[in-house]
Amino acid sequence: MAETPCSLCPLKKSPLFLAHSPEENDLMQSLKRREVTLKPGETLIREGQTDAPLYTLIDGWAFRLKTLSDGRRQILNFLLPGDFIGVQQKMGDAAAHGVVTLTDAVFCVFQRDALWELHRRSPTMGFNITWLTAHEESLVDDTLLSVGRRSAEERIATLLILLFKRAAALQTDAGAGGVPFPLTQQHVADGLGLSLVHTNKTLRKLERRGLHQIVDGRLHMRDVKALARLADLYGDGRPPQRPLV
Amino acid sequence: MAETPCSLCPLKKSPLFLAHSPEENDLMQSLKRREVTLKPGETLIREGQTDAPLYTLIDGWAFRLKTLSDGRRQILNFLLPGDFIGVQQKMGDAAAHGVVTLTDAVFCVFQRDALWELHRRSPTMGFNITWLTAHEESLVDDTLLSVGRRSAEERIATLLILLFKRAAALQTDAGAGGVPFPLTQQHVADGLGLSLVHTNKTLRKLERRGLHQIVDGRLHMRDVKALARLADLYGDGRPPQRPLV
DNA sequence: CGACGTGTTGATCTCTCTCAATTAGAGTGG
DNA sequence: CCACTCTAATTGAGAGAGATCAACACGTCG
Repeated sequence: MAETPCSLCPLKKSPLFLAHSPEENDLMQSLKRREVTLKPGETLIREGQTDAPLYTLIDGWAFRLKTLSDGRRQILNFLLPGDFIGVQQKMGDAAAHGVVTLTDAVFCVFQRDALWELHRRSPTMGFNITWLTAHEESLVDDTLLSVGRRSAEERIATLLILLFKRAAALQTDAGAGGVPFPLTQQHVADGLGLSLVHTNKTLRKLERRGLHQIVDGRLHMRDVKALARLADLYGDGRPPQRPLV
Repeated sequence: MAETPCSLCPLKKSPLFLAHSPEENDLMQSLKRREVTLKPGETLIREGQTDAPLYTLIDGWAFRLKTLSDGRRQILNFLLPGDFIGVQQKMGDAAAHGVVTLTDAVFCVFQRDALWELHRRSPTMGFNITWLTAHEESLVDDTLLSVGRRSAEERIATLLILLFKRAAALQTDAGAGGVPFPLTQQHVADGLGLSLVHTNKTLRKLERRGLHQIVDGRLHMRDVKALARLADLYGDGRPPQRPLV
């Protein structure tokens, strides 16, 4: 399988991708070791695995998860193209979470000390990584708020809106009707701390009410207003104004 | 109020503190703007606030939180001395979470572009910040697993163990009997996605069983084994070995 | 001394879980 | 082409963990 040079990285097609200087491309290229391609449901990183390298998700969807010893599991967040993987672990220690694919997926594998080299040789990219890491944390924050304090209906509405936004932002072919939605109901359940059955019932309820629709692995938003009302997201960063009592 | 120069930063007394070169001290010093001292329960950052600077928590405890418009709130994680605050927001955008103190607390305030300057002028410190950020995310990951998949008893056991470890690691005066525990039951509830009443009942149940004790704002672990069994934490990074059924 | 914050406990109520069964589609092999 | 198997989605029924409602105790404070 032919590997893509960083200068032709498919991520560049993404509207979210930041332009890089030729030097930055060379740097990335020099740290890149190879690519891995996985099929849906395959494990990229096993929980507790040591010495996992640094990855970038180039194409496809995946998720991070943690499990308890009796099998209960929680999906921490979903990974879309452009996301970094493995910034968490200091080299040498065990992965605190697993990473599993949702779709066919291609990962770019970097050498173990890439994180340090990146900082050392390009403060700009080092800074970007810090920011990306912080941003991923804020995704987990959102989910924690959902799981801790929102009802099942509200959680689902929130998940649909946030995933839709992320997926739509990556769309190159706009207007295709909805966005890809490769999650099974089990994934939704594991991502929201709900049981499979209750997830199904809630999803159907919202669908029957005409709020959304999931067909052929694509998510269509039918009534964003209503979903947003349920989710109680303040429109992109506007401060919550509420009577504090 | 006299401000402490970075070279005499009280954090240096902490066993967790990394030694810094004189140049790094100078760098921090040059980016530092001032200190803020807050009383318990005061707000350092309001949700939605714009232009919050970068802080370091020097002394005392605090927490990050998010709220819904009807007042439901979720504590995202607890902040102890040495933690960074505000890495999340790009300069100019709104804080996605608030920060409130639990005790008297002293924060070090840095200029707005400190994060970038730090990366630019010291890759080592830049690298450390990414790592700290990633580490904070892993704390949120732990909580998300708890809130999503653990029972009330298990959640509380997990919280007690993790907070005990963090607090103990900061202790300079060992053997003082327990560690400081400035949370009210309401904080525990908000941190674990439980109601106040149920938190109280569960806390009492564990206490009556002799697993722990909270007296005078200090937490004493009476039966760590039993708590760890409830929490189902694998001993510091050992991979979970289980029949996958 | 009354107001308030925190902790405690008992009595309901309900949202969500668990158990069970069924349907539909995709893939396999005979 | 048709049984057979698997996975994902669906629906109903009963059970339970945790929420909500209500009181009360205790200490601090203006």
